[in-house]
Amino acid sequence: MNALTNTREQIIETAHQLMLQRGYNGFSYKDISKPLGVKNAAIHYHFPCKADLVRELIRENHELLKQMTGEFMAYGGEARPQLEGLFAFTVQQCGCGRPICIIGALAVDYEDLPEDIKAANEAFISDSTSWLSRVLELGREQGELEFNGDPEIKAMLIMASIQGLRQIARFHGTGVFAKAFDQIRIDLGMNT
Amino acid sequence: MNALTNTREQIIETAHQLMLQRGYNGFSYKDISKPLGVKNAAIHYHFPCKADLVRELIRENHELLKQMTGEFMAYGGEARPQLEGLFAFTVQQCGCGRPICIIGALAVDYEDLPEDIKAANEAFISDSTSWLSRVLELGREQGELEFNGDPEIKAMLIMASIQGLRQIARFHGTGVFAKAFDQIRIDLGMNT
DNA sequence: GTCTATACCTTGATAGAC
DNA sequence: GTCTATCAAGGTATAGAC
Repeated sequence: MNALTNTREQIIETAHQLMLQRGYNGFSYKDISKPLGVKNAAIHYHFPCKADLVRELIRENHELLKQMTGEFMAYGGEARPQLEGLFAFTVQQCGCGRPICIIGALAVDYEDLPEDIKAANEAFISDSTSWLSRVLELGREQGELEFNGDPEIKAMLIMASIQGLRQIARFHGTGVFAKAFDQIRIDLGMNT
Repeated sequence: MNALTNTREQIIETAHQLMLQRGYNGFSYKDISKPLGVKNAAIHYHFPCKADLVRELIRENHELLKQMTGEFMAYGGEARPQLEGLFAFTVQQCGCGRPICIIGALAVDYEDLPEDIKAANEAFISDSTSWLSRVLELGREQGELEFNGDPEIKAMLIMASIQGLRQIARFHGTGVFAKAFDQIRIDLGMNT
């Protein structure tokens, strides 16, 4: 990795952070360039317009998800460690300056988004829900988890609750995570 | 209600709509004044700065909640109709141009908010969660609902999931509500 | 209470030198 | 690849006439 690619990486990293802290409309090119010690125009060289930059963020976020969920087999096909991984991931993200999730961030700025970014986020939601759905289904089959209803819907509901939790945590503190995750464990019969 | 108060009401109504569609940073005074057929300065007369306006929105939203939850006794102390009311309220809000809830909208713009607005939103979260907590607790006592764990935490989790759902609905359509609410009913043993 | 006019700032984006 | 310089557009907010 040479100096050139390094700047590009740094731009993405900084923008990612800003995006999950302030939303699409809440940060500017200056917010990125200043901490990096470069000028406005340098960002435009790498990403001509803001949508190009955000497109890249979603792609990176999606990669992170694939990488995370791809480790499924490493747990020997068990469902519970996968769920614990999701909980840990959430806390870790909030702890490293990414308080809200990208779905929530983009939902607020929905009307300003180009169509392809909407589509990319839609795919991100579908993929993460599908993954959790498979975990839930397998867990129920294997007797690790207990719940009624369609795994797909249950998965969406859990994903939605975690997304909402991250936003509530901003106002009520990150202490809500431990309590809420305990409740999810109870709801899924994981405390037995 | 004379013409003067009417303009003020209209400003609040329009801003409320815009706020729940585009977030704190996503709308301007011009977005409010144009559809109302007045000028920029007219808004500033009623609300000197943007924070004053948003303060009023939260107050109004909070009133709406109190009014809604205050009808508890009208249902004869039954829990299930209260929950159905919450579901119906969510769908109704999304149907009348308020896709995201105010908690989610403000969570994204958190860093731009004055302290008193943060506090007001915090109180709004607490009040709505407390109300749902009482409904859940009573419902369990009366045998209407079935769930394990602390009603307060369970309430927060349900509130979080509805908040997240409204954001997911923006990308995946409002069809998610019916499915998700059915799942909540299943989780609470309301389908028996 | 609403208007016109305007001050002042930040934004995303571009052109051209180095 | 990064810089300086600059742009047009749009933002919040204020002053003063009506």
